[in-house]
Amino acid sequence: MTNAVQNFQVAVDLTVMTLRDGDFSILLVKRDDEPFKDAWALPGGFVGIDEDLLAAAQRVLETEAGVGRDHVYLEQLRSFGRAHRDPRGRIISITFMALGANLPDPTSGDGATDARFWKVNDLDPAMLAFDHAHILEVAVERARSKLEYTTLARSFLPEEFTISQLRHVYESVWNRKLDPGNFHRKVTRTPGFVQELDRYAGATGGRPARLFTSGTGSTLNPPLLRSTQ
Amino acid sequence: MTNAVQNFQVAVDLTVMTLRDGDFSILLVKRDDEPFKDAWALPGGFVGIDEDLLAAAQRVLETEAGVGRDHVYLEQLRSFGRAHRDPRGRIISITFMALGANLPDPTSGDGATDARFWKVNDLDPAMLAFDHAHILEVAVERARSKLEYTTLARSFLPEEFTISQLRHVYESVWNRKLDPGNFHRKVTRTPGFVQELDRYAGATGGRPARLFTSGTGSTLNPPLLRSTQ
DNA sequence: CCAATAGTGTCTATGAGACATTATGGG
DNA sequence: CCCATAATGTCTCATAGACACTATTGG
Repeated sequence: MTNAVQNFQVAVDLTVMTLRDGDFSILLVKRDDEPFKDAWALPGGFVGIDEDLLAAAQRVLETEAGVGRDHVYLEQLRSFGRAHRDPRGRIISITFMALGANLPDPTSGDGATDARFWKVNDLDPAMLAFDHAHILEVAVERARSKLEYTTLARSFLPEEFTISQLRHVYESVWNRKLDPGNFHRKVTRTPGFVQELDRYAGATGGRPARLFTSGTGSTLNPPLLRSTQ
Repeated sequence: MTNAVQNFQVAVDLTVMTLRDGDFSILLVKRDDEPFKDAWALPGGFVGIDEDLLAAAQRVLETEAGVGRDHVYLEQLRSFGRAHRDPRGRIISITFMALGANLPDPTSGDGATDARFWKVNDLDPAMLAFDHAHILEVAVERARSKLEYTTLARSFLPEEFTISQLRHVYESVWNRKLDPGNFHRKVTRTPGFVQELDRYAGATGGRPARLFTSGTGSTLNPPLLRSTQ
């Protein structure tokens, strides 16, 4: 293979995930240019020639998604680079997963007439531009998997939260119900997951729930598995 | 961000892993050009403008590593794209992990005077060019982690193997000893992992070991965890 | 009081790990 | 016979899950 200039373009595409009204949701922007005009797409943008990949992802997060980089978890996924995935030319997409608590619908930024969160369960893959349905599938599976082995679920919640809220994160992302009692014991006894506070959440029609904050650990040992059923 | 031509170059870099003399090893090639002349690097090459990323990885696997694509597991890892990771210009590295059984030392291919497998435990990260030490670290952790939740360990072995050989894969990659009896029971009772044959391996100074072949499953349920100790 | 949610206790089944025991080959 | 390795058995402990029970608020 030659070392000649290849004229690749490099883009970052983001799967920005949050819980909206308690439902696992992802941010999509409506394209107002060809190709795929009026289809929905992941927010993305081209990488500057002197810009680190992570910096490009953070920039897109702020400008396209209207999300500040604080309190948002950002992690690189795979790259997608089929030769003809984009009719405009050879564009490599480096994808990232962003997770945040209660992210707002962005005020429609540049390059998109509309932008809003979609519930993952309501999404029709056919409405997505390019190979973004495939990217979305990879991202959702990564998120679901990481809840098993890491403390990542906390990224979906504010600084202080109740065990019920944490359980709702798992239930929404995994799309299954969990036993409240067993979940409470599991979470509070896994070292480094959550840290007990001396405050309580406002009443919700039952016994007030104690507030917790993040523990210091980043991995769950032992893990909290989906599949054991 | 502008849509102008960016003059990125896109490369694939491979972490080719195998067991050599029973030790977890990785293929490195000695560079005979600047930059990093005479340093060791991951085998890699530039992606053709009309070439899929996976096809580029397979091509590098054959030409640089001398490994046919049959019976080699190939999976994409992350991309590495710090702005100044390569002094020659803006080069994005899309990395892949390749696993195979008893891979041979390649006859030194194009662009490298020397190429050989190094035992992972013997490697000094400082001897690696570019950010390849970082890539290696990510790849090794991915391999170690995937042994926990998938049947990937079989990729390190030939078509037919004994349970002891499979255990040696885990012991080498994880760099720890496992109890032979417990491992045997765990592996043979996990559905889809291995399939019993009616043949036996040659004598090794003890009771002959039954031969097994791959089962049909790709994930381990329940997993075989490192950390439980 | 009841309803609702938070949190704990109890029982069972399962699996990991330590370790003993049996099986089967070669000096 | 002894030794080495293969394969199975046994025991203990930890955990998941089902489910009952207690705790604490509001109506």
